[in-house]
Amino acid sequence: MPDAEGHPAVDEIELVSVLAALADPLRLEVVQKLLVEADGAERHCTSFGLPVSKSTRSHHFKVLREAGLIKQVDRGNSRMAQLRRSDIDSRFPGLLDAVATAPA
Amino acid sequence: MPDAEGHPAVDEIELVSVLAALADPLRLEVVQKLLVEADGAERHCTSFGLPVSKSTRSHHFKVLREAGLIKQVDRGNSRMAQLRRSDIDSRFPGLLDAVATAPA
DNA sequence: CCAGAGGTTCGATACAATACGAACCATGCA
DNA sequence: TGCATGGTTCGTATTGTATCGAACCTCTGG
Repeated sequence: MPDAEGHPAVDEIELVSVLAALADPLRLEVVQKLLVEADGAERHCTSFGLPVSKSTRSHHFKVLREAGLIKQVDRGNSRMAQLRRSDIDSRFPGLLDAVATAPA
Repeated sequence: MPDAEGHPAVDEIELVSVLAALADPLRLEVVQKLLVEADGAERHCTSFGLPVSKSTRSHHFKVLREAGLIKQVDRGNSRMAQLRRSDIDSRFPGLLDAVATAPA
């Protein structure tokens, strides 16, 4: 059962949902940018420079969150995105590595 | 440039297209079934038991083919599906392994 | 206290994806 | 030659997704 903010538990993360979340160019870009950061790094949702309105951006982060790819943490005014690296690694070993090393 | 049957060359295979092709439950099922076969194994398109009409089945195999995941070979009357294991492996190392070992 | 910044939600719209049946094109076999 | 089998293509209905703007909430900083 997902928590109050919509984050699924590790054993609830579905492969199809993860793949569907990654199957959008903007969301893939976000995940790939998070992959080159240090493990556990946080980034502002606005810092990715997505060329969409803020409601659309909110939608994409919701998809990533509900798929289990990212964790969103409230930091007072703003909200930080953090890749759930170890969670995905433990459930789908090698998947994020493959996404990280994929040709641009 | 894809060949006459719509198969992209190895360096034309796009990560987003592969992920989008895998993001459908039926297509993921097909790929996972091919992954447990011996490398280079062929299977009838009808042998997967997909619960859809033949026109829909044809559509899904077209998506897999155009994404570069499978190769379709004419065998006289019927058509065989073959996973492009080494092609995907060389372009996105570890991706198919992750899909193969993912929990059901 | 109030204005602005960051996010979410809602409703609407436009587009893409899935699905089907019917028509059609091959191949293989009687 | 005729016909069944396996696939593709086409048109279409249905559903889902991406997108936006407007309204609203919450926190921060004057």
